[in-house]
Amino acid sequence: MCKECKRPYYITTAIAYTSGKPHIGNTYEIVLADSIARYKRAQGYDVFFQTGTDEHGQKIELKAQAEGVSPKAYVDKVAGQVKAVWDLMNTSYDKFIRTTDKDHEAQVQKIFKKLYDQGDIYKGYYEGLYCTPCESFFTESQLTDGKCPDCGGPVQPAKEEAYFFKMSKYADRLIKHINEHPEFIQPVSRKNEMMNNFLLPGLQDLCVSRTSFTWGIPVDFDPKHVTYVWLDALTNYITGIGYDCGQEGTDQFKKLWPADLHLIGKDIIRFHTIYWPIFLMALDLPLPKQVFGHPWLLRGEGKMSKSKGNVLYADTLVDFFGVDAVRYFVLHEMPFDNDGVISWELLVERLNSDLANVLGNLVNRTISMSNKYFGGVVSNTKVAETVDQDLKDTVLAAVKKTDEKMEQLRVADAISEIFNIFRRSNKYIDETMPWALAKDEAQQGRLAAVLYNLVEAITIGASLLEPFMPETSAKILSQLNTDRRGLDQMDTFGLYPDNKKVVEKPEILFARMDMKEVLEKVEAMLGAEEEKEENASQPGEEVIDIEAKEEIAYDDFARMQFQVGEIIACEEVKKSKKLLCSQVKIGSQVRQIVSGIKAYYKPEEMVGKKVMVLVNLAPRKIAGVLSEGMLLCAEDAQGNLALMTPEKPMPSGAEIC
RNA sequence: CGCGGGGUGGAGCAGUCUGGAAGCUCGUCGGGCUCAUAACCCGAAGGCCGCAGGUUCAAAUCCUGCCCCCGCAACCA
Repeated sequence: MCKECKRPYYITTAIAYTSGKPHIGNTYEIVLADSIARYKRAQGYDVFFQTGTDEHGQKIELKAQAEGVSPKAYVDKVAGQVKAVWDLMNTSYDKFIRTTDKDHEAQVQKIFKKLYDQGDIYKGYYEGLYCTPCESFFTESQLTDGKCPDCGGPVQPAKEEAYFFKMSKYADRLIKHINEHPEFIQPVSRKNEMMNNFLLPGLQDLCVSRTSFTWGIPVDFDPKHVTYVWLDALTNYITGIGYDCGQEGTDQFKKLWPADLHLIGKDIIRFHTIYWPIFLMALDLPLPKQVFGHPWLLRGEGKMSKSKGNVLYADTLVDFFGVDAVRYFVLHEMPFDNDGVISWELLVERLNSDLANVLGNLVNRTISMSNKYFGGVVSNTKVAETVDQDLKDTVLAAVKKTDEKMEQLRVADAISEIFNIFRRSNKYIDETMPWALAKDEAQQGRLAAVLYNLVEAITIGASLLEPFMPETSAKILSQLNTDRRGLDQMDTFGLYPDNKKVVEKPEILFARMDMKEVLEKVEAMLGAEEEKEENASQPGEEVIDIEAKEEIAYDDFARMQFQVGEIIACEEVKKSKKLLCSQVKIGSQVRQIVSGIKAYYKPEEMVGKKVMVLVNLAPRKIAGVLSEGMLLCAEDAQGNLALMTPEKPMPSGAEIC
């Protein structure tokens, strides 16, 4: 094991986008990274663990605007929230980088300049055929019959100034690298996806600047452009450890780069296994050794709240279950390459069965017996019986298997291996029946040995558990009055010191929870939140202010033709979540109109309604269905819609003016 | 035909790459034990491994077609 001692190990998470408070899914990633970092430290690596926040972009500019604060003030707030959650989860990161850090910004500008100077970035035009209604650019090849592939309408050539990175230049080198390093992309199934979908068909040049917003790192030699997200965000992995573009960089950088592991969500694998390596090649830096795209933690079928989206936040869960239980849950429930499920029910189940029953109760009964039979003194009398061997074998095998699983980054499986120690120990108690031994004077030596074996097994198990549940590990070890066992001493069973005294009164590690009570509390909590939101948004008579549009002339208004229409038939648009397709009688003609109101009106209740229709709007295909007009609705702050109908009965076709 | 993921006993999952007696945790039922947090241990019931074809001596696993669920995107004129 010590061949690799003191070797550096640099691990990163993706930096969290500061558009809002991170939910439990985002939190999973940092906990996963933390468990790996802690395990590597236990193995003797000199670990550097970096995380942080990605703080630029149009979305943030808009969010800040909506809250009436500056982008900087906005990201300061959210970055604080992110950090607070990471700290709450007891994660042992060494560096928290923010893309608004001055030195990061300076480096990004230098990198941009260097790549530009050496010809990898060039100024061009985002050129293409522009479809005005769809607000999108298309290339020749994307068009269908020379028309917009989305709406089938005409497109015009248009251009917008932008900087591009020449991806294709490095593609062959990257393909070679990926083929020669099968461990580079994890899980392997992702490798083929990247190869077949992006690399082999040929890479498009990547647009790396924007002029449409300003909240970003300016391109210093052309300040109306800001650096677009990926060149800004991905480079955090090197700027955070002291990269200095054009220079040697700090000692820390020289020591840590290339990174050993980038831990990211499976949604951004493409950026980390294609664009990022190519940027690095362009900067003449070695590539990271491994990129692991972990799966997602999804909410189970949402039975807990009918009405609204039930996003779970780490701090809410911690309030209910405690930090280590939440860590245990997300780590355990997340398989290697499939998405995991999270729900209150599953959380309670895991807490009760694994943490309270198997682990907590084991520690509790072992310490109780030690006190009851020997005043807490644990002595190694070495009175062995054949049953002991299986316990020892299981424990030592678990140590090895845990190591193997961690080597493959199969954290959930590693935890299961550790829990096998605790399960086996419970069984051992039943096999040896200490309470029976206690009744026989002649068996005192044997009884002591049984308890010693238990304490030793728990010591190893608890030590092994530290990377995953640090607090619990420490609590158990302190109750056993011993230090954490080093990984390098786990090939031997029986190192717990002779005649040590365990704590007198065992502390309950995890209290069992009643499923019904928890669910009731959750209901109450959700109910309270909803009420709060309703109160906040509806103080008595609600009013809404919307952004003012520019003043128009009467002529502009007069160009629009509104009429009363009667809905004579209505059906859902297949393959669409939001659309209803109505046949609307306007005067003597019937028009087909598609509207995004499925969530608010059922097709059958639409029929017969007299509604306000904008009739001279150009027809357009929506979701493949032709729409010849627009039904007008009022919209409240929550996006609820209400159709406009005449206040007194009016005939179909009546003009609205 | 937008992209992606999935359908394995009541629940959550492994197994699928590299075919070879269907496994884990929880729940249920029965039994045991009493040191312990009504915990622990043993045993049992319960599955045409989404459907239909095909390849094979042999298919949850490979091939073809289909159905259903979920996430993202799109669409809310």
